[in-house]
Amino acid sequence: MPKLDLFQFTPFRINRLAAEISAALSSEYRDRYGIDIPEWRVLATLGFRQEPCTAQYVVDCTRTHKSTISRAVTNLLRQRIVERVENEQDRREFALQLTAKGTALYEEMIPRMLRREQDILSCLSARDRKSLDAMLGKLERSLDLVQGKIPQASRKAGN
Amino acid sequence: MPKLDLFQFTPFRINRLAAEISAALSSEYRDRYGIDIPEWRVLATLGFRQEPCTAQYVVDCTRTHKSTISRAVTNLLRQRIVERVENEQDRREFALQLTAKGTALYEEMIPRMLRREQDILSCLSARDRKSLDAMLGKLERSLDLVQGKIPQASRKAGN
DNA sequence: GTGAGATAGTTGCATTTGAGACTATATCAA
DNA sequence: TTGATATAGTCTCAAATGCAACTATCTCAC
Repeated sequence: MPKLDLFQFTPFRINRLAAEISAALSSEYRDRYGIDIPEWRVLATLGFRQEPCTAQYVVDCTRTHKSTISRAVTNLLRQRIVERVENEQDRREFALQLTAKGTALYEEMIPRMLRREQDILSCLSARDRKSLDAMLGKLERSLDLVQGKIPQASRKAGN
Repeated sequence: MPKLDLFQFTPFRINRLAAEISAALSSEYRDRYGIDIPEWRVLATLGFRQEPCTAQYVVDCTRTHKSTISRAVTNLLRQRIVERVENEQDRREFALQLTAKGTALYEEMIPRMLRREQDILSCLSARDRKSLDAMLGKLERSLDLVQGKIPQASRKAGN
């Protein structure tokens, strides 16, 4: 009889690990800043990419459902963390960018988030990290999760 | 100004990867067998561990919330995939095990699931897989996700 | 024994989420 | 132009989920 040990089943292990890491990280932005996961993803996308970009671009980058991103953007607008301007060339879309408040929040959060990442990875040697990075890269490419697939939203949204 | 590239941020990468793998796998059991993720976890736990065990044991193994497991068990009972008997020694708990139907389902599903896993890992060499396995193991131990923490439910539930 | 605290499992409630319909706009071909 | 199709973003609805309260039972100290 064929058997499957969940503890050795890679999909399960990765899922469980992801959930645990998520929980460890989200306490940082949820408790301290009142930001939830979708909001954090929007913030991180806009903050990294200094140019304005569309909600659709965030959807493509983060692989998060568009209704989820839409709601996150609404919340961030209400909190004045993000602002948006209609694109004159294409009036279906809006160019999103961080406000001064949003930028300040981003700059305050990032070092904390990076520190948390380091805490989580602290059980791995430099060589291990390289190796993990390589494995993730291969899996991402194989599953079509690569950056190359992401449209250059800036060209449209930016000007 | 400190920046953080989501695409290089390990927690995000692992999360996105997990979501993608989950989606790829769940189509197998959801579309074909009408089983959802929590139900699959119960099924996999009971099928692997041939002895009866408690819902709490499944909770510990899978790190899934007990209300989620409770509902999954209810569904599996209704579908006659799982059966349970009250433990005479401790009448708070029930010993869960697969029915004949459940065992047949398990045996049909497992090879498919293993094949899916192999498909996903097919982008990795044997050496890569060992390496990935080692990385996951280190992270799991570091985050206290290790099997060692799982109680031997069989002693109580089994007899 | 008795009472305090722990544990297994269920359930109600509020939140989150994804699917998909919907509006408005853009593109492109005839 | 016009009509067909595609896309950005919002909204409604239903399903999934976690939390916390609850019941029933067990354990253990006194």
